[in-house]
Amino acid sequence: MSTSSPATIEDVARIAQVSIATVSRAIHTPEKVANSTRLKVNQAIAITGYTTNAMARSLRLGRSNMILVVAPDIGDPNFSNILVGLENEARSHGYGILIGHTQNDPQRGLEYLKFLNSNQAAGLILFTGILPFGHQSMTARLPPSVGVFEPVYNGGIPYVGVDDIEGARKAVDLLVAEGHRKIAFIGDSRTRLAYSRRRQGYDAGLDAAGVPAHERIILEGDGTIESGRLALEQLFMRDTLPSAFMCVNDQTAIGVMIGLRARGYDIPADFSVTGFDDVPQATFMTPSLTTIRQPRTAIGKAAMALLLELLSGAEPPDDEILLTPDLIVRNSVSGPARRFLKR
Amino acid sequence: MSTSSPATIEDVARIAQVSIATVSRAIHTPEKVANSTRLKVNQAIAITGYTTNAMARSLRLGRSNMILVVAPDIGDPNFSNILVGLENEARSHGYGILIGHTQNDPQRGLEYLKFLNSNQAAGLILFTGILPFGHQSMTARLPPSVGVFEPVYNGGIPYVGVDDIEGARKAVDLLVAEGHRKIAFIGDSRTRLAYSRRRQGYDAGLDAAGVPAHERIILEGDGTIESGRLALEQLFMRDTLPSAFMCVNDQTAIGVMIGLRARGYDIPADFSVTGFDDVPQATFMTPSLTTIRQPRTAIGKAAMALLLELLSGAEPPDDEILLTPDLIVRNSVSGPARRFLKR
DNA sequence: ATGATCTGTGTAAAGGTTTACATCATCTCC
DNA sequence: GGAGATGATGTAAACCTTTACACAGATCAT
Repeated sequence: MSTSSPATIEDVARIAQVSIATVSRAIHTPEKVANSTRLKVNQAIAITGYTTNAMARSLRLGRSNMILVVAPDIGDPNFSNILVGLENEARSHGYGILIGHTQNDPQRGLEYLKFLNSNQAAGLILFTGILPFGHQSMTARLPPSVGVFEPVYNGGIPYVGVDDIEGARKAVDLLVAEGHRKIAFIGDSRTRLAYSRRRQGYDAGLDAAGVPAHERIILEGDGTIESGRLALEQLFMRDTLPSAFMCVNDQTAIGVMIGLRARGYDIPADFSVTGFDDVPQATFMTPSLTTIRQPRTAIGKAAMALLLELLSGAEPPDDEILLTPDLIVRNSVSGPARRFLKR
Repeated sequence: MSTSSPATIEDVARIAQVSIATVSRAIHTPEKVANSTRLKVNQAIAITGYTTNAMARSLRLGRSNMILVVAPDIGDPNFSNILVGLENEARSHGYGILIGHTQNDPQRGLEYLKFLNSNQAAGLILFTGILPFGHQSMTARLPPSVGVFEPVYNGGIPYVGVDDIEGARKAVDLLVAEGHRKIAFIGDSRTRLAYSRRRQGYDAGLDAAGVPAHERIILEGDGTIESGRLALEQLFMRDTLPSAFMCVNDQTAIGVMIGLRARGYDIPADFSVTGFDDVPQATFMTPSLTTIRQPRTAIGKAAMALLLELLSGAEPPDDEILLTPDLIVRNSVSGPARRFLKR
C-alpha cells in the first residue's frame, strides 16, 4: 500500500481503533480478545500488510527465531539432504536456519560462537563430530544444542543419527552371506565416534561368523577419497589382500574402487566393496556401490524436532535417538574371487 | 564470568566508569574517543565478555546483518559450492547467511517473503531462475537482491554467473573439432534464460562450422536426469540420430548416458556426450563426462561482494557480471562413429 | 581578556514489540 | 441492589542499541 517504511503495530492499532497491546494480543493470544475486536484487527492487518518486526520481537523476548547450523563443510554430500529435513521442520514452526561452515578451523568456529552470544540464534545444530569452538568450547555457554549425523565427541550434547553399529553389521552380514571371510575394514578412527561404532559393527559381524580377530584387516582413514586409495596401496605393499573391502563411508569406498580399477581389477569379480552413507554418487559409479543408506532427511527432521522441544523447555533425552539404516544392494558385491575359495 | 544473563553495554559502561554512549563510540568510531577512555572501555569489554546484542542493534539501525539465500532445491549439486563462496564473503564482512528452499512452491516462497518484510534479512540472493514469490512478486518491495547461477527471468535483478553462451560455444567447438556435424542439443527451454543462452552458443558454434539450421536437432528438457533419458527415447523413436549429444547441463547428460548404455551403446565410441556445470558426479561417471565447469565458489563470492556493495548504497551495475567457464575434457567425447563419416 | 573553534563526553530519545498491572464495564449471586 | 468475580482493553515499562544534541573544558586567534 504505502511506498514508505513498513507498517508497524501502531499503524494497525490506529486503523483498528484499538491499542497496540490489543493488536499484539489479537495476534498471539486471540482467545483473550473479543471476537468483534479480533475481526477489526485482522482487517487492519490485511489493509496495512503488517508483519511483526522480528528484531523488535526477539529483542523483547530475549530469544530469536533462528537456529544456527554449523558444519565443517557445506559441500559434504551428506549435508544437503539433512539440511532439507532441518529446514522443513524449522520453517514449519516459524524458525529460520542460519548456516555456518568452519572448514575445521577453530578460529572460524569462534566467529559463530559470537553469533550465538549476540543472541542471533536460539539453538544450535552441530553437524561436526566435535565442538568447533576451540579451547573456549568448554567455558562457552551454549544454547540448547543437538548433534546430528555424527555424535559429538566432547560435549554431552544430545544426538540424532543412524545406528552405526547396526548399519555396519548389515554390511558385514551381506559380505559374509556371499561367502567372504577375509574382509578388510577401511577407515578406522579412534577420534571419530561414528567410525569406531562402524568398526564395532564390523567386529560383531565377524565374531558371529567365527572369523578370529587375527584374521581381520584394519586400516586407518579419515573418510576422504584419498584415504581410501592410500589404504589400498598399503595393503598391496603388505601383500595381505582381503576378498572384500568394507569401507567406513562411501568416499572411502570410492577411493578404494578407483585404486582397484587403476590396478586393472574388476569389481565385484575380483574384489567386493561396500560403503556407508549412500551419497548421490553411489548410484552412478561403475559398478554402482552397495552401501548403507542414511535416512538423511528423516535425521534432519528428527533432530530439529528435538531441538525445538528443548527450546520449549523439555528435558534432554537420556539416550541418543538412533534411526535404522537400510542396506542398499547394488553391484559392487558378489561372491569372493576363486583364489580366495581355495584356502 | 557471570552465570546469569549476558553482559550489556551498561555493564561495560559501569565498569569502565563512562556512559553507554561512550562505550558504543569506543566500539564503532574509536577515533572519536580519547585514548585513555578507549583503553578503559576495552578492558571492561574483556572483563565482561560483552558482545553487542545483534537484535537491539538491528532494531535501532533498521537493518539486519543477515542475507537471505533462496534456492528451489538445497540438494542441487551446484548449490553447495556456490553457498561456500557466498558464505565466506558474507562472514568476512560480518554478515550471516539465512537459507530457504522453495521446492518451486510459490506458497513456500511467500513464507520467505515474510522473512524479508519482517526485517530479518537486509539482502537477498536468488538461486532461482524466477522470482519465487508467486503473484505477489511484482508488488513486493524487495531489499537489494542479486541473482546467481541462473539469471532471474522476471525481475530486473542484477546477475552474477557464468557466460553461458561462451561456455556452450566451447563445448560445440570441441565436438566440431573432433569431426562431429550432427550434434543434438538436449534441454532447450524458452523459460529458462540460462538454457536459451546455451542454445545460442550452440547455434553460434554450428553457424561458424557451416552446419545449416535444418540439420540441427533440438530437444526440449527441464534439466533433470529424467528429461535427458526422455529426450533420448524420442530421438530413437524418430530415428534421426546425431553423432554427439550436447546437453544443457550435466544432469541431462547423465540421463542421456544412462539411456545410451541401456541400449548397449558405447560412449564415446558410438556417441559423444557433453554436459555443462561440472557437478561432482561428472568425474565418477563411466566414462567420465566432458563438460563445462562453472567456477562456483568464485560466482558465490562475486555475487555476495556485489550484494554488499548494493547494501552500502552503490548503484546496481548496468550489465550482468559474467565469469569465464572452462572446458573440462574427460572421456565422453571422441571422433564420430564410422557410420557418421560415410555420409 | 574575549570570543570562536575543537575535543571528548553525557543525556535522552527512538526503534517496535510484549506483557504486568491497572482500569472499567458487565455479569453473577445472594 | 450491592459485593465480588469475570472479561476486555488500555497504559506504560522494558528489552539494548545508536546517535542527535547539548554541554564543558581546552586551545587558539585577535
